[in-house]
Amino acid sequence: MAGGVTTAASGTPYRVSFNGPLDLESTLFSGQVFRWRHVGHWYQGVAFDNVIRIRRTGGSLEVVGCPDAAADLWPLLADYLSLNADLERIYNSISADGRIRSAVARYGGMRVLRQDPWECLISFICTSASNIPRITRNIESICQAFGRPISGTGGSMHTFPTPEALARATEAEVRELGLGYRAAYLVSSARTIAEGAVDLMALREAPYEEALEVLTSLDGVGDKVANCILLFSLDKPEAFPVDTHIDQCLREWYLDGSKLNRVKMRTWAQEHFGRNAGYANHYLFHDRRQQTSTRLPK
DNA sequence: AGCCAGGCCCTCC
DNA sequence: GGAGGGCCTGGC
Repeated sequence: MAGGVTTAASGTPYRVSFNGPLDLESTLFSGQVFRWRHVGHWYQGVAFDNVIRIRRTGGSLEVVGCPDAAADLWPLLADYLSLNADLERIYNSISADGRIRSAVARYGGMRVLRQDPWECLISFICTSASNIPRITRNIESICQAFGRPISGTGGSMHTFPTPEALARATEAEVRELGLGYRAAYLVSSARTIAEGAVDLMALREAPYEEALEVLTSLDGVGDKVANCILLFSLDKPEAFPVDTHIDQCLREWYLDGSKLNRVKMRTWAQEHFGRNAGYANHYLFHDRRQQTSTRLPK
């Protein structure tokens, strides 16, 4: 379990000066990634085959890695966190919309991550008709079963599995982890990637429409999941995933209750919000979820 | 107890 | 071509 590891990532922190807008809490806990936890005063996650801890102190970020040196991990992490994205410019491009302006005011500094597309693909196949606690459990189970133990963690933490490792799994094995009907999709898509029939990294250079078409050819990947992968890992800021929350937002606030199907809602929103529609989407999504979870406490 | 959740896929209109 | 039901599982 994430919280029990005291030996991992506990060396001297690497400190780097950073004064830009960055809300780690919203960024790491807004449903775009599922492997980060609160551990003491740190955020701890698994990325780049390492356990990583990060926190903000004054005008700097502190990073600890395990097993690799934080100084070596830092460039990867800065890229992952999209620290070079110009948030002010992005906000300007979507803030003609009042709903977006108020969400940006609440969660300024929340960034859309630039994740590994393979991990993103598998993670979002898991999200279908599920919920965050279950998704988080499912992904940890997959890592434990098919990933590699990370040295220095006493075997408690595991890397995200490679495409080859997951391609070797059977549907039954994945089902036993509690993935339900998603198991077949996971194995099938892993095999497609492991065979090299689809090159996910290459989709970073491809136009949005083309990348969308390739992704939706994978088992278990429809328009919504594909748009998540495009937004969170493939450099497509115009991607706009329409899930039930966004569906409700749009109908309630923008479409006056009229019912379009989800793909039509997406294209409408991409037109409405423009080239950074994905950022608008993520702020709407996070705002909506925060509102409903605080209004209906468990 | 039954419905629905951060959907996808297939069938039938 | 589009709406509707089925699918694993868990939580309320």
